[in-house]
Amino acid sequence: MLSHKAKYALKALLYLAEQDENHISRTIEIADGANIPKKFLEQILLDLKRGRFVSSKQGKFGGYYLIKSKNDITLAEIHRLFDGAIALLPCASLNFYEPCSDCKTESECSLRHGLMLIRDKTLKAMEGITIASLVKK
Amino acid sequence: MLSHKAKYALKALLYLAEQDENHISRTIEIADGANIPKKFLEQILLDLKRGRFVSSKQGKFGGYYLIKSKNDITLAEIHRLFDGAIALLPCASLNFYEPCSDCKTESECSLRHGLMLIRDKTLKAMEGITIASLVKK
DNA sequence: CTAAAGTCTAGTAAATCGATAGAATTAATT
DNA sequence: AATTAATTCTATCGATTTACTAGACTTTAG
Repeated sequence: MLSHKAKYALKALLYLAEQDENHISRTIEIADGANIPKKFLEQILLDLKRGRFVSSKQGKFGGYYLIKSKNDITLAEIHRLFDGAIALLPCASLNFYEPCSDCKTESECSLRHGLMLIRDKTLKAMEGITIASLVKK
Repeated sequence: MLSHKAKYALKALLYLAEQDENHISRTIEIADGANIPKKFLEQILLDLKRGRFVSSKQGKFGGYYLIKSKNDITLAEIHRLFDGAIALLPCASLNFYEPCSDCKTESECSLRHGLMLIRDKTLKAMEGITIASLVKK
């Protein structure tokens, strides 16, 4: 399941993607538009900024705007940024790999192979969902 | 990601599936064999019993055994029993459906459709992973 | 200078997770 | 009937995570 953070991030990106080119959106505007608690959204937007999905303009008349094409922002990326690994166990993860602590035969747990199959299919599916694909419903 | 409970459940089922027909396994035997904390495993085995995957014999010389074919126990079922919904949001879930609280247009959030596509693919993949498929590595 | 915006650092209440403890129950053997 | 060895049930616990909230600070336009 997605965390609220990841869900809100997707909704915020969706909101930004729906705005006119060159429009700058204030946090409160996004919060109201996408029904997200404002102070919580502030943190999320900062995370999205650190992840290079959006950028911001400070000071009066400042706000946020997309810096990555809505066609290039995938569900997989947002999941990884906010909720971490896509695989079901760390030992089956590409980006968050860690060996199992409870597997006797080191580096080869009984579940790993099967879970890597799942990861591949889920990842492929999640890379197919972009902000653009969500906008045009 | 899978919880430890779900991971341990899979390992315990795997252990049971590898035993001879009619063999009854004590908790401590499974715990040692699959490297699972014994008291924690007790709870997990009770959950698996309530889920009709295993049954037990009480008293001396008691223990646990599979009552469902290892070909019919899927990763999807175990995920649902221990970790709940497979979908990324409740509004996209088949078995754990709940409407979004933060979506203005009731029953139709912007993410739902895309997340249902993911759910379908992930579910299909997870239904393809059985205990039997994990045993023969 | 001031208003209005983003930025940063804490804190917090509630829930969840990963166990552990111990008493109760059941069943086979002596 | 007593003993032993197993499951079953209920409760608790510490640590972590989650979903926020608060407030001070910084930046910028006018």
